[in-house]
Amino acid sequence: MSAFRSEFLTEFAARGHLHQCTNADGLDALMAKEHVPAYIGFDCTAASMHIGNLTQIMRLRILQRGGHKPIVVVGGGTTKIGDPSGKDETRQLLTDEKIEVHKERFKEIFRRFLKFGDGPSDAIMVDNADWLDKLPYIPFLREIGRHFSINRMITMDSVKLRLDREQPLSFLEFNYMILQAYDFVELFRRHGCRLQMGGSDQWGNIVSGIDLARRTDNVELFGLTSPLITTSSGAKMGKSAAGAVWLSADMLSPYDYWQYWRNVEDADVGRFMRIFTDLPLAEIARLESLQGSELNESKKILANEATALCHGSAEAERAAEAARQTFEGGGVSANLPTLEVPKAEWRAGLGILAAFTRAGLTSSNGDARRQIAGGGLRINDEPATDEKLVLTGEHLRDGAVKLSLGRKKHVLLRPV
RNA sequence: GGGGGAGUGUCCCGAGUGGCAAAGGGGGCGGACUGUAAAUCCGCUGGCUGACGCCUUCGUAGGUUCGAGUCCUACCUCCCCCA
Repeated sequence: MSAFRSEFLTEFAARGHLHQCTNADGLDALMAKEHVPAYIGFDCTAASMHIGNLTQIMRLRILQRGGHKPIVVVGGGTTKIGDPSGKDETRQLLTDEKIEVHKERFKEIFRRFLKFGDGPSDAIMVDNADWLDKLPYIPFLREIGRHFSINRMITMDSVKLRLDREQPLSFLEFNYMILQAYDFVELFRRHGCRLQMGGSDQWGNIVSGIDLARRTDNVELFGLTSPLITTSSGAKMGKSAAGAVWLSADMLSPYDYWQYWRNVEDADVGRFMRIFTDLPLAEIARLESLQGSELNESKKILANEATALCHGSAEAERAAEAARQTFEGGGVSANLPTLEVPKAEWRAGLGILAAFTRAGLTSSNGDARRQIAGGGLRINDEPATDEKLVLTGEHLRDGAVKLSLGRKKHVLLRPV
């Protein structure tokens, strides 16, 4: 299992993406001899993708580097159903309008990470709404539904989990597996897609597609899953102070994105570099072997690389510079996230409670009060002690006030 | 269709049966210690207020009561058993 012949599987495994494969030897042989179209599906459940989805995108990048064709499937159709895999509860149903908006935002993100076009290893993007939305019910049941055994379906983890926990599973959700299976077959027919990848929670759905294809089209398709990425301390990845680690700059600034990577645990540096950057494996091995505080340099490289991939090298550079000035220079960087307040409002007198809350550092005036009591707020690096303080011109440094929550979170408040 | 059970601080789990802004966890945030790490210890974790205090919260809507998460009625959602 360890020695693969195909460039793709070799790198895929070396970077820690390999969890299960339906037929590793068969897939390896196939990928060593031809360009294989392969897909990953993404449901449009949120207004942006986060680094959990990024793991999937990185897998498509490896695929593309290996000379194969990535097929990005946006789930315009399946999002209307809601995948029960790995979830305790039914997700709230999204409106069609929202799904459309999310879809467009997803497309924009994919274009940053993958090269699209008509070439043999250029990525393509398709929407499963194109074939799912207009499926006629009875013919679909007769052609596809008859291949699915309820007996088998209720043993699948995605279904079993719900049943075992006595959580509701609607018929709508129950159908998700069937539709995803059908997607795979449809992608094979339309684009010659032979491989579906996904997280380990997708195993059942993927295998269902492979079974279906064997029955309907008498063809062997392949499935490849990846481990769920967690931090060393066991937490699911992707949570930051502000919530999920989003890939869209309007939901998480490049500065904060950079900071997320800069702050990973020591034990995660190498593993994350392999997954979330394109750095050569030998280089990563060297960087993760650094001891003690020297590892901080590796974390900066991780942050630079990951941010450059997502937001471009210019933004990564700005974020790195802002961090350097803020944490190492003891100064104020103009590149910190900035909140502009109208001059009129500024002159009317802005209390610090309101200022911190406006800046998003505290959630309410009460929260700001509690943080002051706990010594967590600073103004221009001076601890804030008086909650009645009103900001004035004398607080301005180069036209802005630096507000800080804790050691790490800073916002510049700038009257304009 | 019949019977039984459940919905609690909108991050999660979960105690609570007439006096509750509501126990306890987890998570999160802050402080100390560090290396913007981990581990550990401490504090905070409904809104407004300088403060006394006021307001809003226990599935929804009514009712009983000086007073209801707690009792009553109807409704909604879900689970289990029977059909």
